[in-house]
Amino acid sequence: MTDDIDQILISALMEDSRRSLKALAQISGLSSPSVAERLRRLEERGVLKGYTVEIDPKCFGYQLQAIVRVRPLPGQLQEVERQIMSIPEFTECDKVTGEDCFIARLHVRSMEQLDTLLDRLNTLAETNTAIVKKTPVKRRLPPMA
Amino acid sequence: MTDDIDQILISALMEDSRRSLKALAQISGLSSPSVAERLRRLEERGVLKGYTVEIDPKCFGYQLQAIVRVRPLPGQLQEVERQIMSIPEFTECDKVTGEDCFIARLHVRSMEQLDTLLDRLNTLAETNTAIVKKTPVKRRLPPMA
DNA sequence: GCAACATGACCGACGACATCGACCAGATCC
DNA sequence: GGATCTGGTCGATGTCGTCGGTCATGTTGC
Repeated sequence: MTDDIDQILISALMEDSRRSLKALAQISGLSSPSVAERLRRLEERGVLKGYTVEIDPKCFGYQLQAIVRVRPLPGQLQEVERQIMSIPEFTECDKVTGEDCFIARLHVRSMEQLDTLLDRLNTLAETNTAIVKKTPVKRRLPPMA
Repeated sequence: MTDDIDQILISALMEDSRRSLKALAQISGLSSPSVAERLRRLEERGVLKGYTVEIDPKCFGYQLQAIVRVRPLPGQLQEVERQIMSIPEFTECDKVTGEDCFIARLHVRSMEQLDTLLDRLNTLAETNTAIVKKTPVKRRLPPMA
């Protein structure tokens, strides 16, 4: 289904998604029409879900990053989810098993802003916040083999 | 420093980082050499850190996704960090303030694999695992304005 | 107040690239 | 064993990126 060449292409695009078809052709040992066709099929099958950029949030003043565990008060689960989705500083949120219903990532410019945003949630949920000090593993892919 | 046009370019590339310079030129109302120059400067300044792809881990058999909080046993902090970095199924890891030293994301193909991987850590740390049921907020950018 | 410079844009020409159609080789299936 | 499907190459054509030259604008210093 996805063979070695597809994985080479995916890895190459992970490193730099703006590589030309020609460059990808050289890396994979195929011709560029073949590469184009393979990418088309990877997209079609939903393996390749999109091409995007990595941005440094610090450049927009987001000095702080926090991971917030959120435990909604009884009956507030839906509303908490809506709130999190509607606050754009929440840049990631998973609904998980266990006592904490949500685990979310929050980017803020200051402690004051962190406080303000969490206050909005604290009427609906208990929260537990951990400030990110360092990121030992940056987003990467699990092994494809 | 980063003006409206830069933000238009960044947003356009967030949606699809393979857009041609010409397409970006049309979107932003500039000429393509100008766009090329702006991208060059955004990269140079570290705002634009890279161009990458979104892959669906399910397509490689990763049916389960977990968020693991890790509290190293006394004296094992360094070793725990090394372990996490060296296990490729950990696709993200932050070192944070608070009792849990690390919060990591883990992609696995099965419960057995989850168990195996966590056992490796449990000689060095206490862990607390939450299975991801849903992702209400997919990775996005905080407001740039 | 103005000359000199820096910045950031445009245009046009040229070379590189993507795309399309035609064709081919190997596996699969009656 | 021939029809068909799949996934590849090649070469022509048109589109795109890049580079040098130019210009407008805003800033600095005398």
